[in-house]
Amino acid sequence: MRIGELAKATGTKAETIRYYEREGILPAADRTDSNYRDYSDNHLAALTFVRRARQLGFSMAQVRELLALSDSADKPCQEVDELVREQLEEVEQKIVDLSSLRNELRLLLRSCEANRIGECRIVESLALPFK
Amino acid sequence: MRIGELAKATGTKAETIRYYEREGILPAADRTDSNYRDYSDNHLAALTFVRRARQLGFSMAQVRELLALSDSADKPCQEVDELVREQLEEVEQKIVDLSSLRNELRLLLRSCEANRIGECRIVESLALPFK
DNA sequence: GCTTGACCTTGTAGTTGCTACAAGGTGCAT
DNA sequence: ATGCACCTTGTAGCAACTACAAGGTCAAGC
Ligand SMILES: [Zn+2]
Ligand SMILES: [Zn+2]
Ligand SMILES: [Zn+2]
Ligand SMILES: [Zn+2]
Repeated sequence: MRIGELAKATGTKAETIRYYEREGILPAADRTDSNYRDYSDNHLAALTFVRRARQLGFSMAQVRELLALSDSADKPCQEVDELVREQLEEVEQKIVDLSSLRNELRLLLRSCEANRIGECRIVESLALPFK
Repeated sequence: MRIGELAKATGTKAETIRYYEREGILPAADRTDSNYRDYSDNHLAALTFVRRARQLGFSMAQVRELLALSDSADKPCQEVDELVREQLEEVEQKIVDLSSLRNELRLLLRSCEANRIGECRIVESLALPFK
């Protein structure tokens, strides 16, 4: 299968797939006589794995680790678990941070009682030091 | 005041302040005889505004708009309100996205019932197409 | 047979918002 | 006079792509 098909099958842009190959995230594909990349089902599975991990918020570095781990069938699960747990912790922290941001923005929105910027509380409170 | 003082006063790195000047986010400072930047209280207020907006999650482009608006005291508040509302909407959307991510990661974590990667459900479900 | 168009190739540069040097100049205390 | 903290400019790096540019390949249609 050519790069365009693989791209469609996985919802990835062809340029991203080439980027993954350059970065060593995906193994290089075979080449046809005309030098087109020729992908196998293994590539499809690998790219699916990568994309799913990325969509779950794992960094490229974490994806590399996950890929390496998924290749060592006899290792205990612990390291995989730990990676997932860390990612979960990061996501939870981001939610906390964004929630307090949301609260601040809501307060800000409610604070405007004027009609012109000269007296706008929003603009005023932006000019105040944070916290 | 020199760049280092302004940096300390606003919790910004000096390099970031110079970056803002290059980007036109902050007006250029006066220069001393020895070519050091020399900041006024107006600069302090402007940088405070910028940093606060950035901490609230506004993009540089939005900060530019906010700065421009805050200079036109006679305009109605509407455009400021709209910018804040849009930022709020974006933050809320991010929270929604991260929450479903969090749920997926929790499911993933609970799914592991094996001890070796060869049978690990986590690794299996990463290899499955998303959704 | 020749053109059109979709696809593919490599290589390079842009995105966002900084951050980190490198190489040198300035200011003040000891 | 020497050390050290601070300042200057300019350039390159980060993450994870994305967007060209300039050209090669292949099947279809006339
Ligand atoms: Zn941990
Ligand atoms: Zn207002
Ligand atoms: Zn809106
Ligand atoms: Zn497991």
